[in-house]
Amino acid sequence: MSNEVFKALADPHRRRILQLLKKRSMSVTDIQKHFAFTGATLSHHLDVLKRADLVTTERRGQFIHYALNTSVIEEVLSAFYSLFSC
Amino acid sequence: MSNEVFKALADPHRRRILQLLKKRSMSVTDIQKHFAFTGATLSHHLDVLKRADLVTTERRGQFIHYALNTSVIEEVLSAFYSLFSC
DNA sequence: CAGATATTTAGACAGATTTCTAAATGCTAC
DNA sequence: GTAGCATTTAGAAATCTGTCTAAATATCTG
Repeated sequence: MSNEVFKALADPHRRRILQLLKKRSMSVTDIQKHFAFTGATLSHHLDVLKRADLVTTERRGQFIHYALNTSVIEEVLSAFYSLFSC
Repeated sequence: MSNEVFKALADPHRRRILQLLKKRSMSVTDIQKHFAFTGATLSHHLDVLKRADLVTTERRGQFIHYALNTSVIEEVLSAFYSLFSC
């Protein structure tokens, strides 16, 4: 697992975004409703998550939907587990 | 689990330190042998891990031994797991 | 096409992080 | 107590990060 994943998880706003996406995939506008910062800032956080391969995107007309990249999550969990397990 | 834990894990050198401590507790001098940076820098990284409660310390004479805080590791793993599990 | 909404990009700034050197502190042993 | 090794603290420099405003790009609708 890349360093990008750990860096992406280091910010509480980004972890909150992941938790929101755990329930269902959401458009940027939907995600935005849960935060006080600007759209530009949200876009930056989403970019960090995307580069870490933690989320995927899909355009649906005007909207872009973000979703957890479930195929990577398994990998992330086992890497995290092996970091600690003795 | 606090934000401090995630921030502590965001640095590759600190993750490497944790992996070393997974095998056995070590003095600062022993840990130092695995890294190119200065003792002051190592001391800083150890401080971050300590504040995140990921490691414990014990003085043995001249040396200070660092060890994984195993009681916290369980907590960290389950928090991490719940961040992703659907 | 023109206007409205959705999202990203560019550029700037403040604060945090990593690293260093130099100095301080703590312990051991002569 | 002085010398030496182990570790931390202080302070500074360089880089990185989170945030903003303003502008650009993309899509939809009339």
